[in-house]
Amino acid sequence: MKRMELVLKPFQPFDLDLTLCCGQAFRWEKIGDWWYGIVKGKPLKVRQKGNLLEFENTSQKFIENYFRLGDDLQTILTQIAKDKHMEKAVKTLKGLRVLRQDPWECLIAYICATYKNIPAIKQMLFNIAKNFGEKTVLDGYTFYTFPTAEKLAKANLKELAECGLGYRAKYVSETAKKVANGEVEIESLKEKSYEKVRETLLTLRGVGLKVADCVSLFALEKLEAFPVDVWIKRAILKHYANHFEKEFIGKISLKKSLTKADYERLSLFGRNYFGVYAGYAQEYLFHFERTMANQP
DNA sequence: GGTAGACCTGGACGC
DNA sequence: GCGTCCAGGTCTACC
Repeated sequence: MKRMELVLKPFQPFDLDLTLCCGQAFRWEKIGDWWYGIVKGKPLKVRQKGNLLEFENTSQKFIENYFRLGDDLQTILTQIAKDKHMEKAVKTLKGLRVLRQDPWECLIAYICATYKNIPAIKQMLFNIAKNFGEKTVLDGYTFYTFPTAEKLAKANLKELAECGLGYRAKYVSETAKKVANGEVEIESLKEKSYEKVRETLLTLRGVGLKVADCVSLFALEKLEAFPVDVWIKRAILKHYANHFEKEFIGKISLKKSLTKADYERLSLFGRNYFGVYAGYAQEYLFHFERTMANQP
């Protein structure tokens, strides 16, 4: 297997560990200093040494595309660092990039992610791949491809539930059927507007505003999407409460889940405040809140 | 249009 | 060992 390398330019900040650890993708695994992943049915590995990216079993084109190395991160970070808090997050997490994931796998991953923590999400996706995907081997390690929509559409609910999906099994099944029969053409959504993408994704069962925004951002090129989850809500309550009236802040801080109107209000704030790269701002806020918020 | 409550399941935590 | 709580929300019934 041929090892290839890519030298990152000085104006091309990238942090592989941060990018793969920040919770946007669930099927990467670090073994030694290599990250192993399986994307679009092909296993690959990648590692970073300073400004050098080494990779095997894939092409430079794939690496540049998947890790969005073409994004002008310097400019993006300058644009989203609108305040002291974001300046700190940007400085701490510089190099974190939004991935360009496979839309189908991303959609199912985020349907599964509802009301679950990250280790449980990883376990569910592993089970789905193991039970319905194809086995493949790289460096002696076994990996499983993510099953196609056609394959999952044929699975019965019991088989899906046995993957640990619980009530999500029916959502995955119905979504797989709609994608498999062409009712929803997930790949072609990349060409549509953010509003149209959202509207289409929301027709799928198990897809609410948050899941639609995650898929829009992580797989469908909508960098303006600003998903609001519990971590973003916490970050807003702590650092951006002054952008809302007290009654609204009091209301959402008391309640566990957001109403659609509450969600839209917070998400719209993110898009208006951070601009066209609100999705990047969301990732920096999210990861900073999860990992750094309680540190001095 | 808004709200409350249910929802699978597994891990963390306190006792 | 057992009970309780919580987790990257969404759906449904009801008002």
